[in-house]
Parts: sequence; C-alpha cells; structure tokens
Amino acid sequence: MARKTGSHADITGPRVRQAALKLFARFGYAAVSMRQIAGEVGMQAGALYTYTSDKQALLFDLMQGHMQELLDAWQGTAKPAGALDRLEAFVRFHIDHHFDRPDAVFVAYMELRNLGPENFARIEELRSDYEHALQEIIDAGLREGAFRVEDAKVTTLAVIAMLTGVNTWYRDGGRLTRAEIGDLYWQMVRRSVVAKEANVPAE
Amino acid sequence: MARKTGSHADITGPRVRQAALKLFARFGYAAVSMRQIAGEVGMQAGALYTYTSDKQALLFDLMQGHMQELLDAWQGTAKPAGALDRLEAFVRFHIDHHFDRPDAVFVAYMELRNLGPENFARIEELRSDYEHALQEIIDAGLREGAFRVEDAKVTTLAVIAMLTGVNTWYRDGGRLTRAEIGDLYWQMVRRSVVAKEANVPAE
DNA sequence: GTCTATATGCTGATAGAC
DNA sequence: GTCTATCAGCATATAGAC
Repeated sequence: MARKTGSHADITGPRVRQAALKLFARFGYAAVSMRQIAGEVGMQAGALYTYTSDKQALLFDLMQGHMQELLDAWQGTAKPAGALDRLEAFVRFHIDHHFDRPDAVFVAYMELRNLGPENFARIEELRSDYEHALQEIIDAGLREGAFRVEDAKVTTLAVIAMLTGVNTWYRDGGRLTRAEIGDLYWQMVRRSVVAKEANVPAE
Repeated sequence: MARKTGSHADITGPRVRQAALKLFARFGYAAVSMRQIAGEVGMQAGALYTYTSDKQALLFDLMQGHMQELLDAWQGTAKPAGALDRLEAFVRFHIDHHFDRPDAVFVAYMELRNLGPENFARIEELRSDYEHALQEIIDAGLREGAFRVEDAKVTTLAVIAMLTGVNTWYRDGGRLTRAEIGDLYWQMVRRSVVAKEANVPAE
C-alpha cells in the first residue's frame, strides 16, 4: 500500500470483470449499463475503458475465460481407466465445477445471443470441445460393451443438459448436501447408459 | 376486407405479440425496442400502446400465455392408468409440445429475470404446477413399486431439464425425426427411473 | 386505430485535465 | 489511472391530429 493511486491494474481489472459478471448474471448483459458496472467497482464509467475496449469485449472475455477454465479443469482431473469410472468422474466433476461458479455458468449459457458472430463462433467451439470430452467417454463405453446407448450424440447432450440443470435450483444450505446431489445425479446417469444391472455394484 | 382502417384489433393484437415473441427470443427482451416490434408488425411505436400497457406487460402476457397453454395441453392429454405409461405420456408430450414452440419456450426460460416481482411470482407458480404434474407421476410409480428413485423432487427437476434441453439443439430437417428423438429420450428417462429391467418390455 | 411529434432520461464511448 | 464533461443517439411512453 505504498501508493494511493496508480499501479492497481493487477487488481482493478479482475474487479471490473467480477462486477460485470455479477451484474450480467443478475440482470442480463443488455440490461446492465457501463455506469452500473463502474458503480459496483466504485469508479466512474470512463475509467472502465482502461480495462476493456468496449462492453462486448467484457462479455466475451468472461465467457471465453469460463469455458477455457472448464476445459482446463477437466483436463487436469484424474481419468480412471474404465469408461464407467470415467463417466462417473465426469458427472461429479461437472456438478462440482458448476456448483462453484453459478454466475459464470449462467452468463455463458444465457448471453450467447449477445455475442458478435466471431465471438459466438469461438465460444461455440469451446463448448463443442467440452461436449466432445463426454462423447468420447460414451463412445469408449460402447466399445467396451459397458454402455447401452442408442445415440451417443443425443445422450451426450441429454446428460449435459440434465447435469447443468442443477444450477437452476441448487442453493447453499438446502435440503441436500453437494455430495448427496452428486450421488443422485450419478445414479440417474449411470442407470440410463449402463448395459446391465449386473455391472452395477451395490451402493 | 370491407374497411381499410379500424376494427383490426382482433388480429393486430396477436400480430403484436407474435412479433414481440420472435424478437425477444432472437435478441432478448432488454435488447429489443418498442420501435423494433412496431417495425416488425408494420406500424409505428406509439400504436403498440393500444394493445399493451407497456413493454413489461407484453413480456408477461407472452410468458403467462405460454405456461398456461402448457398446463392446459397436458391436462387435455389422455392419462394411462399405470405410472410407467403415464411417465411415457408425459415425456412424449413434453418433447412434442416444446418442439412446436421453440421461441415461447426460450423466452419463458431466459427472460424470468426481466419480470417484475409480482409477475415473476406468478410465472414461477405456473412452472411449479407443471413440475408437480411430473412429480405426482413419479410418486405414483414409487407407490406402485414400478420405479426406483431415491429423491422424487431431484428426479423431477433432472428429467425436465433433460427434456427441455432438446430445444437447444433440435432443428427441423436434422439427422433424426421427432419420433426418433422422442424414443431416445423416453428410453433414457425410463432406464433411469424404472425399478427392474424385467418390467421393461422389449422394443 | 394509427399517425406524427415530443418529453425526459439514459446509453456507449471519447477527450482532456490532473 | 481516474476524473469530469460531453457527444450523438436511442429508449419508453404520452399527447393530440386525423
């Protein structure tokens, strides 16, 4: 705290993004003004342009950062050998990761239509990469004979939609713990793709 | 066509709502101006206020109309006696109904945060009624011993999230027919809630 | 029922002082 | 790096002519 002004770029930039994320999630990108974001940080609107070229870039950076973090986090997760175990790892990873960033998940999902064409294409590419990670697990399970799935692509999208849905209702301090919710979703996913009940160990 | 002006209230009102629905779905409520809506209908912005008290009421009417139509349509659907058959009826009804109204589904889902507190509460009430319809089927299946479900509430929300997800990827003329997609989702739902494989007839 | 005209206020973004 | 001041434009909603 040697200086009272200047050289706060390292922390002010993240604070701007954090404020924008919070407000975009709450009220929507189009409904939030640059003045609101500045007010949330405690600065004037003009100063925001030191940290972002414009409002659109702010949204894109948030969404791209979220998707990249999601992909990196999954890549950094231990992958068991069998497809069934790998599917379980994916389900639990997805739910835990989404529990921890409800605002980013919400914005990445709801504000796609507010991206320019190029930015939209980039985010869709990252989203497709993530879906592909799940589909590869399902394909592997089919090759192993562990899964019984009629359409791997539809199953992939259905599972992700189901899992991401937890964020619409989960609140901290609710009836169920995170671990319990993870167990419930994993059971539903497992039963819908596993080939035979005999393959499923008792819980 | 006896008159060139006047007495078109019966058709102009619906046209305004249809234009608003289309634009809200495409660009979002906050990003769409009354001028845009008027332009889509082919009138001036001021004339819209003959059909709606303000922009918020236009959004609320669309969302309430959608939710009410959804509930009425489900109530008007034949209900088989057994819980398993009733669940199948629900799954196929939900997918078919949502296929036919992608814009309304999208708006009812994405624009909740743009409703005022009272309007929001009303829409949430209708949504809760719909979720309850599914939960009653799951509860019945548990009583009959046909289902194996650890948490009826979470299962209800998970199934609805999974089913509603079709609208994010389905496009007319795609790889799969609507009937095929209905079959795929019904298999996934059935396997995740049914008590024993023995209860499931071969397809 | 629809038009034109208008009120009142907010928008994103920039310029230049400090 | 942040401020104040400002530009040019668009927002919702209303008033009154036809």
